[in-house]
Amino acid sequence: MTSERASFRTIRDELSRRIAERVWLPGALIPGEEALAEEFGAARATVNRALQELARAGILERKRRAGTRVALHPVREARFVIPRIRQEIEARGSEYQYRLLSADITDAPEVICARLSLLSRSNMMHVRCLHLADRVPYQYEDRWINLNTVPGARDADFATMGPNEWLVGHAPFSNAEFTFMAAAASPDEASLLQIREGDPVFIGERITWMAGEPITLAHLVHPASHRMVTHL
Amino acid sequence: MTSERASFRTIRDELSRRIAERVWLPGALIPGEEALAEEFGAARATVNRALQELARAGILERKRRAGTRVALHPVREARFVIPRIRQEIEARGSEYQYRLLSADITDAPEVICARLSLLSRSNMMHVRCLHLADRVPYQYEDRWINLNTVPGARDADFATMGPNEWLVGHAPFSNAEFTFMAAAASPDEASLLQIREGDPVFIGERITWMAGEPITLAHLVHPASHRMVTHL
DNA sequence: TATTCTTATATGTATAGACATAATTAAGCC
DNA sequence: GGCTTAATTATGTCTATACATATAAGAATA
Repeated sequence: MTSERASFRTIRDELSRRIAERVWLPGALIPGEEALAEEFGAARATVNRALQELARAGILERKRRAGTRVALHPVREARFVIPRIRQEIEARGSEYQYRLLSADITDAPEVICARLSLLSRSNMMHVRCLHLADRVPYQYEDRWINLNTVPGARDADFATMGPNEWLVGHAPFSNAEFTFMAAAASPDEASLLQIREGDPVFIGERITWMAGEPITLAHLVHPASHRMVTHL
Repeated sequence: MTSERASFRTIRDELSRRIAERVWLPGALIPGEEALAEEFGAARATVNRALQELARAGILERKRRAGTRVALHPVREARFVIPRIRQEIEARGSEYQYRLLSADITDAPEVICARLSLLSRSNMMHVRCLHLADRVPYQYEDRWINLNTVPGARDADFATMGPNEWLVGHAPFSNAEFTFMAAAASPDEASLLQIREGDPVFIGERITWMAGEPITLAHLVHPASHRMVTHL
């Protein structure tokens, strides 16, 4: 049929085409690996790789013994890169600037502990800072760092380096939760971002863990002009 | 060393651990597949699979002949599921309701054509509708559908089914671009979402293409209470 | 009928061996 | 030196084979 030489890419794309063009309808059972291998003149392992990729992409659903079927509710996923603010700004050709507002070791308030699922009021590093692009406020960062899991943060110098940049080099994470939302700027946020109180802001919140232990909570506030773009 | 039986999972996790625990530092060259295969008592193909997964996750960077090294700037990516609004609302145990506001066939304004990279003012279907959760406005949708690429939309009945639901079943897409931002509610948006004009809203914009041809532009407006959450 | 056990089967994974491909390094040449 | 070309090498992919594992479906049982 397909006169191309067998390759998992060729096979993957051809199967993908059949699904997109509705040759195989959602929910339908598609031929088994053995049959496809014969059709494409390839080894079963090659077909398997193609099928696994499509399954990972959410286009197919596979179950042992039951076979492979076209996903009924194709849960399409998109990826977005976790921004590293300096690179993000410099990649646009803008000048990056960083300004530390405060850095204190203190007991975290209830709200913060609750967000991090911490029972006791742990000792934490609280950092507030501002990131600017071409001398214009780009992001206000309000961050809590768990000193129990990242004791090194106690002696870190956040005057020259943002907490994110420091953490990337000193505290890897295994899990993260991202929340995005819109809100009205508080008086503090407004004055820092040079906007008016009540103006809309784009907020990203990020919590990271290492092996179940919370590392940090970052509350990142952007002016409404901010765009978060991603492709599929 | 690791007394476990070889498996690409075991190997992947062990390598991942070495990177997380900084046994191998960012930028460092790690042993070749052959060497790792010997260390783990596995075949090279098995090690290859483990390494490829880590490379796909952005933890490793691989180059032919040059070898594999720990990513210097681990471009961590997070995935988010492209929400299907009915399922999203019903999954929370809320009642989903849909209300069509308007559906017209018209020439798209310049702004819309520009967003879709269309030169001429194409004939388009313009649909405006509202999605409610437990009788409270959840999302206002303002959508343009390219009738040149999806002629079937001309006869679709958007009174009972939202355009997204219809498109999922009738127009697959190969590419998509997502933009998220915060903005102030326009008078129209405010009255539809039952909020005040100027209140912050969370906006998602989605453009989809099939084989290079633009299919649709969706402008989705949520009240500020909306949260977009994703995990890594 | 309902429950448990058995079996058949499609996918999941591992392996050794082979060849393909990209990219670095070294050799040859002007 | 600076250029082109060839050799080297680590990763990329394919194959044939084998065995593992989940599970649907049928058989046996209560």
